[in-house]
Amino acid sequence: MLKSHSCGELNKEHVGAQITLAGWVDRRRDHGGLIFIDLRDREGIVQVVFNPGISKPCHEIASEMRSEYVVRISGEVALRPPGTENPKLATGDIEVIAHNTDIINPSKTPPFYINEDIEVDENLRLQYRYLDIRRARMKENLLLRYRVVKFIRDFLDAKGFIEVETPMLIKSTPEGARDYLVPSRLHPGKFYALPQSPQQLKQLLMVAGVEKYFQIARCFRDEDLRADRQPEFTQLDLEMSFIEEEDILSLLEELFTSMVETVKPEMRLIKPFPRLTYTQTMERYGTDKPDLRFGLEIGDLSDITAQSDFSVFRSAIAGGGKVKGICAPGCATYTRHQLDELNKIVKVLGATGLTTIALGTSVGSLDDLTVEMLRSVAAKFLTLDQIKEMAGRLGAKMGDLLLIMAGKSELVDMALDELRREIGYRLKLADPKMLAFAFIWDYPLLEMNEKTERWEPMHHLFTAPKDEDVPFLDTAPERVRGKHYDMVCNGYEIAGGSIRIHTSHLQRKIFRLLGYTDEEVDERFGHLLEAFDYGAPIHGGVAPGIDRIVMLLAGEENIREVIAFPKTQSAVDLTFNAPSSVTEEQLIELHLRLRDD
RNA sequence: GGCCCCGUGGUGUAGCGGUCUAACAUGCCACCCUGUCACGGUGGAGAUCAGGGGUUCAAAUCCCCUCGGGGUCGCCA
Repeated sequence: MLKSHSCGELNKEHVGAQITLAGWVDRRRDHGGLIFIDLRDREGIVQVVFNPGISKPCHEIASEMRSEYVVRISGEVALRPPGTENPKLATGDIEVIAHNTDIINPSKTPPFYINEDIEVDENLRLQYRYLDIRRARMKENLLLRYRVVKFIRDFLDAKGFIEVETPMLIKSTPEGARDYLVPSRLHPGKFYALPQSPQQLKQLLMVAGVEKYFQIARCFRDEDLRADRQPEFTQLDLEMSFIEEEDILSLLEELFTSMVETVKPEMRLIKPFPRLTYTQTMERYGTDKPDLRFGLEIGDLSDITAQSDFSVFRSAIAGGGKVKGICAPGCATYTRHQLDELNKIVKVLGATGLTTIALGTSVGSLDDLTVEMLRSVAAKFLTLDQIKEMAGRLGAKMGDLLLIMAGKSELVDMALDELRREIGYRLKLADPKMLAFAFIWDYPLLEMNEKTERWEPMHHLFTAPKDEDVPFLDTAPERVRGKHYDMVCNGYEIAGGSIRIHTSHLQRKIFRLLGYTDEEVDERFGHLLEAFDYGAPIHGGVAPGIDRIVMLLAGEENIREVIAFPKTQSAVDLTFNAPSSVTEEQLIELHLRLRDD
């Protein structure tokens, strides 16, 4: 090693030691006589003193040093002179007196600050990601990510799981997300696909008798990007044999509880994790990934408003829709401008508008509410009793603001979910130190695709139906619930899993229900179905998204901040400028010709 | 594919029809400085205001298009 210690580890115990350090110049303070260098490596920062009275050559070299120069320094660890200690620095009691030094490599002036935590244009950060990762924020995020993955490996190892790698070059399956394709050189006109997840592979490992499998698995989906979605992302892929839903849920709860308590002890959890059925969460929050850090639950007002004189409400219900609302506590004083902002939020989602009812501006009992205290365009169409009943159902008090949506059920739910999160954010109800994990289960197995008028799996093709619902597969498929569960946290879907189908006849039955021909099934899933005929155990699993978990633990709002080399929203890697053109020779080898369009 | 937001010295921001020959902070360069730690002091260099077109007597500022970035709907079994 070219260094004997790391900068950050030095303390009073090292006083008197002769050491060698190597790292980057974080800052230089040149006093003409004395020069101070803050030397940085991965572990931290230490002050080095260049005193011409101790070494003239060292002092001359130090005067050439600039930010981000890579330097090596040999010298002695010394206590700082009394009064010059720096309590802001972990190594602030000591300093290194340089006896020998050399510049290993100079550096151009960096395009942005390495030593300051200020916002920098993300394009620049990504283009110079290797400099960005030198900065504290990315360094800490990557360290946290490593600790999370390390914790997972240790935890599952102790539980008897083994990690098995599965191929990255597999077979394209048109269902689900769009595949990333890899052309085959040896097989003209044929393609591999990168895995969307190792789903079928891990099921085959269960048939193979592995019993407890996991993998920190890279997954690829060629879909549009979001703050929480990258084209390649990392899942903890996990599968177990001879289990039921409860086994996975309790394993997840123990894993994530102990993980947070180990890697982020300052964050708070709700224990045990709440469990909501799909129906419950949709009714109460309008989404299957609710932020449970705060209440503001949705109330269904359809029965109250069905007979009202307000045509917006009446016609929505007559058209098969719903009238639902939430209460924004203390927001009765919202200005026209603030109400417009809320209106805009729902309009962007495609809703025609939002009905607001401000319940007075003073504190007091709802019983004292009078028509004069109301502020709402809908007030003249509604009776005072109707408004009181609505307010009561939404848990409103005087001084609150009712936000009411009318229309198609899905749109109403989506808009109220959005409004709920907006109000939660504005009123600072979402504690940033809280991780509100929860399980959502009892999902419908299937949903009807309105366009194609075909049943589609809500989760995926291999989810087992609840035993008691199996008879409905033939008579009322919409009533069949799947053995599927999601884990959510703070409004994000963190994991999805299920107990799988483990017999070929039930799996074939599902395929038929989804409209596949026998030929299609054999071509695409023959390998899996045949495997089921060789003694497949009851099995199931789950796949938590590592990027999202680390994002939440790090307090970040997008997963690019916890990925070393992420892609932009247009799926471009700015560090390498990928994707890029390839040579004609490469195309010829792959039997490809580019289309003009 | 739709909608919304952003683009000003290296970096971060201000300026939002004329006083902009573009301001401030920091960084950079030079000189001074032996106890600083976001060192300090003096001086200096550094910007086709993303690109193109238009409106106007006059555009960083208003309008249109393009490019790039971000957020989101659709999409993501």
